Amino acid sequence: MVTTKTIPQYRKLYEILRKHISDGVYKEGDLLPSENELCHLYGMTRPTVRQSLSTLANEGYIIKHQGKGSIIHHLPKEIGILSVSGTTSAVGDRKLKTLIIVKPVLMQWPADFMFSLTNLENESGCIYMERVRFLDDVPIFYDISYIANINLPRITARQFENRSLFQILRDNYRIEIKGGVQRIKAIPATSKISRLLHLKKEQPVLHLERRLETNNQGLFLYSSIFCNTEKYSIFGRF
Amino acid sequence: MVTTKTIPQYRKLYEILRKHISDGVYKEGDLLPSENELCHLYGMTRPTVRQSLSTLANEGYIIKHQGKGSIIHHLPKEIGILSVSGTTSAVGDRKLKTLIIVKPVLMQWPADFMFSLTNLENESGCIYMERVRFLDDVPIFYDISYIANINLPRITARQFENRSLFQILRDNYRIEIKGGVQRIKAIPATSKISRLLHLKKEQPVLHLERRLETNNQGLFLYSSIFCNTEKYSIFGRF
DNA sequence: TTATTTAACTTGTATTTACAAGTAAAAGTA
DNA sequence: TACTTTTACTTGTAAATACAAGTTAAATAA
Repeated sequence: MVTTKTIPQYRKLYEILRKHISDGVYKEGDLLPSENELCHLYGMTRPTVRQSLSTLANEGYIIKHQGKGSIIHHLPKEIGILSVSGTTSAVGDRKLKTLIIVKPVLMQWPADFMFSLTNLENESGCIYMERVRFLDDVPIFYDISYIANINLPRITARQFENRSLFQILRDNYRIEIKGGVQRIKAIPATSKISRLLHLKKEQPVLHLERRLETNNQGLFLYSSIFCNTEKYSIFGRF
Repeated sequence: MVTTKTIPQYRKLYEILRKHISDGVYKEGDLLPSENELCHLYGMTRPTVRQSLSTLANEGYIIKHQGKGSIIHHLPKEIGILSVSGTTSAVGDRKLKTLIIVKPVLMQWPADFMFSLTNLENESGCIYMERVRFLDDVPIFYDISYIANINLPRITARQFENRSLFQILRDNYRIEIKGGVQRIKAIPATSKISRLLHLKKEQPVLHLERRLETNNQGLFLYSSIFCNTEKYSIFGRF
């Protein structure tokens, strides 16, 4: 059966406005049309419009001011210390390149995986990939990603170069990141890491282990990220 | 003039329920009374009750399930990678001790401060303190905190041992953390850090620089935190 | 007994209405 | 001109109402 659940009105308006903000139709500092104007524009009542705006405000896209209006904020939505939109938006406008070390491949989960897995995840196997990300031609991130192979047809065939994993999941599978957990450590670089990130051995690197929750119940993304923080800091809002 | 702004009903209910959750009146996994029950209990209508629950859900205190109810989540509310309630709740039930290295003292801001300051902050000076936190008698965190000296009477006289800075600000000054920004790095331990955290020199430590926003407009907390992540990871929800 | 249906819950979505409170600019007044 | 007041916006709070949709357990039928 196709899941053609009717999308609620407030959700539709939310999507429209968020897209407009992301696309730059409204720019940072601009005032959104007033609630009453939005009511007329989209044929909804104010509580419905307010529900859309409330979601946008919670996610940091707008800031509401009583008596004034809703002001566009548009920080690329960040979760924890890296952006939801992927590393890309965490580092701003700097020139970012991605090098695939291991192309997406379907395999068994590692025996000593960093997070505990459900039965469904274990049975499904995982899609594995390794990437190195460059900022201004300097290797900064070494990402190892694991995704449970649940309802992701043809994902290993997709083009991952210079495109955010999150973006692919969102555009092709309607999967969105809702939150997650992470563990952070400072560790000495192993020989593999120092080779990939052009570091001296034993030099401190940041190590993140993350489990990201999606809007698909039971589907999680896992990643192990090593960062060279010598020149750059990891920056994030929370 | 005293600001005796009337507190909205939905806010009152939110405060009540949050306190109940924090105090353990409702335990993790419990069902909150249904929306209709809350209406009767507190003499409000459902939209008002729903506004309270919506806030609680946004902050992660409860998870709502259509047809089922609202389930208590109660993760000690974490912001970024450390808990809002202070380091204490980030590390769970482990035995935590705090050693004051430099007692709270009013001074000028450092010349090369890690964040840019407003004029008001610069003129007010800052309250400075240094602490080392122990887990199971092992020194793990070395915290350097800065607070702008704005409307914080007698704060340097307060007892900070084994009590969260956040808790003191909340209980005594009604200041709550709303969010913030942080920069994270992995750095080699300096001699001071290695001495305080009982590490070898050059050993990797986690360095966090954070600017926390409060409900008092214009008042921010700043901290520079060094973590020994050899035995422990910094864990957080987001 | 077992499986299905029904009923009684739960939260989700949406409308309508009303007034409070903050903001900013226009209008009026010294 | 400079200041104050008014007015017309804005968002905030709140009630009353209705039905949709998901969940669970009791009632019913095989």
